[in-house]
Amino acid sequence: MGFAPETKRSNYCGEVRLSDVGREITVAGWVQRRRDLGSLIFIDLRDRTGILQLAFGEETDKDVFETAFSVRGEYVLMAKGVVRERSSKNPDIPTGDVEIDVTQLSILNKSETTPFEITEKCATSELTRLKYRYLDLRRPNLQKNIIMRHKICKITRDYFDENGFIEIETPMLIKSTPEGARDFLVPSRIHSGSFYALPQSPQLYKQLSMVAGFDRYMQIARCFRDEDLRADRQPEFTQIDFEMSFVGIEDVLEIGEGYMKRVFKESLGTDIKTPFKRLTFSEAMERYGTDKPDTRYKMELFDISDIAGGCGFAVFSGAVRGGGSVRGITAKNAFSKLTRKEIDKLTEAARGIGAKGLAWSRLGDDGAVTSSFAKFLSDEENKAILKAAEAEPGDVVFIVADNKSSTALSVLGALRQTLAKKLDMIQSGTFDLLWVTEFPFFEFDEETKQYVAMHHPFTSPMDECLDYLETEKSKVRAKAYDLVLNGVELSSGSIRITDPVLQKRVFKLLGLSDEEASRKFGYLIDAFRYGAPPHGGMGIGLDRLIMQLLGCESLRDVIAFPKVQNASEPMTDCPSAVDTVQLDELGIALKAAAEGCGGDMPAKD
RNA sequence: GGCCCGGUAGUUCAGUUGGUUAGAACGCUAGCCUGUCACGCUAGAGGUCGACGGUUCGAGUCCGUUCCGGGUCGCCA
Repeated sequence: MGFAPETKRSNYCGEVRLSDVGREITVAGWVQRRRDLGSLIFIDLRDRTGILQLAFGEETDKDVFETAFSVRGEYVLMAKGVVRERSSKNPDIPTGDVEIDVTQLSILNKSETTPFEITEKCATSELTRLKYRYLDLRRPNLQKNIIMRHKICKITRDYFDENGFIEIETPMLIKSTPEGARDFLVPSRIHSGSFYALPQSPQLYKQLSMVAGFDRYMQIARCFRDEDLRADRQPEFTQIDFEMSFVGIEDVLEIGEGYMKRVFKESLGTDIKTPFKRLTFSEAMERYGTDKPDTRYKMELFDISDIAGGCGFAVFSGAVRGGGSVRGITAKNAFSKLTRKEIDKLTEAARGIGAKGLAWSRLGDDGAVTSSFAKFLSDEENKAILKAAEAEPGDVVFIVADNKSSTALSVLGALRQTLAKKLDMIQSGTFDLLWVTEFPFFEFDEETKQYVAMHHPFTSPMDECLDYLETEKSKVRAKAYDLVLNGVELSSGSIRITDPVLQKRVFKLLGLSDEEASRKFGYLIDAFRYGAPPHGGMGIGLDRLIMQLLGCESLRDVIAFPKVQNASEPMTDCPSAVDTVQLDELGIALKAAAEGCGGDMPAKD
């Protein structure tokens, strides 16, 4: 009754159709469900393509029937039989017209009862699912996501190949250069006391590939950053990384747009319009309060500094006098949804991200105004503010004043997103792509009171800014651009510096001494001395792209084996302590050893 | 490191003002059932209420500490 070991599967479960009726087929898969009706048994057999019903009845061989009787959920089966049309069909599944009348059945492996049911909608906590990720991945929706990921990688390679790009693998073990994000370090045994780092991006290697003359490089590159996680941030992630020689910004954006167009078309069948919208960084900040605005909905910020500057309300006028500004946002038709209690919550949230407060005005449908600030202002001033806010009955207006315009803007930017969600303003299933350009070159770091590179130190300043690199740092803009999709930063890129003199000058401005610069990046400056072609490129976050394409809430849904928020992996329980033998070999001694304190370590888990 | 939310059968959850033996659904086990497809019916098993400490005659419930998970701010050149 069992199958000979060399028996081959003839069909995937999910692909059997009415046209196969009468054929003898062999399928293999997992038991989704067994329905025992006494002298009739049905088994739903699942593989990655779908589900096929196996039928067992009175005419079935007695041993086969008994095997079917003993089968349980998630058993691994191989079944052979003749495809027949069902007497009662199931319109809900693609194979619902057919079933196989099983003549041969093998239990290839048994399964214990799984910790959760393997079903499309799964309400089980993510921790449990991740602990048994191999079971979680059996669920059709995760299978779909991972298969989509595969398809997008295929589309990516096809697109870049057709456009003359060459895929080059850059090293995983590289020199640590801890500007920016923290590196994951890898100790070297051969060079005891020395460390490699895992790449945060293939940045310098791809630039060196340009110097090497490859002209167009691409890589689906794994990157690592030892920073705290978010729903859209994992410590290891994948970038579609590319770089081109003899190009300017427009050329890079064109390739990027072509790529996005292709991906949307081939993965979802969606046509997206090119060229994409563009905003400069400062426009984006002024109008949306963020450098990655979600432009699927309007609700732009407004500026009432001119009205508020001279008013009698010290909170407003003080902010303007202090060099900042007074900005606002209007939530249309939000009167009934934004109660005082809701507004208090929003105020708390605004304080949490740096606002000193949140001023508001609620306009009732009858035009009656309740406001947290109106009493401090003259009628004219109040009217002027509502006019600037374009507020009408039923709206709610929010205002933030701060000595720093950037704070007022970013608080309102965050509020804008919160309001859009709360007021259900975002149309799902739409894709809004936009370039944000002309990023500032420098960013002032409040902690160290120093200017640091906003993008990275290899980004070229805009040509017209070269004259005041040293003198007016806050005004220097970079040849840097981001691609934003529905309010998510999808990718980031720039035209690079290729002049060794300018590169040294920039290092100096960023506080790197010549000696330091040459110790860390000497090989790059050296390379530039031997004929570096002008070049630029970008890196597109593959995980985030897939997440957006599939409408997933978390990156974990598009990564086969992701990490949880504390950067560990529940299934393998890594990271974990290692043997002292291993440490000795690496010449590493642990500080304040938890080991050796007498075997009363709390059991993990 | 800060803030917010959560932790009760295998799973998802309910559990009133602190009060007798902690419930439901699904899953699981067994039996019955000839067309099911979330099969149906009957019966059954299954709990360190995250952990520790405190208040109390009495704690799943109140308090403190802590662990774990999620989100977020800082951080992410």
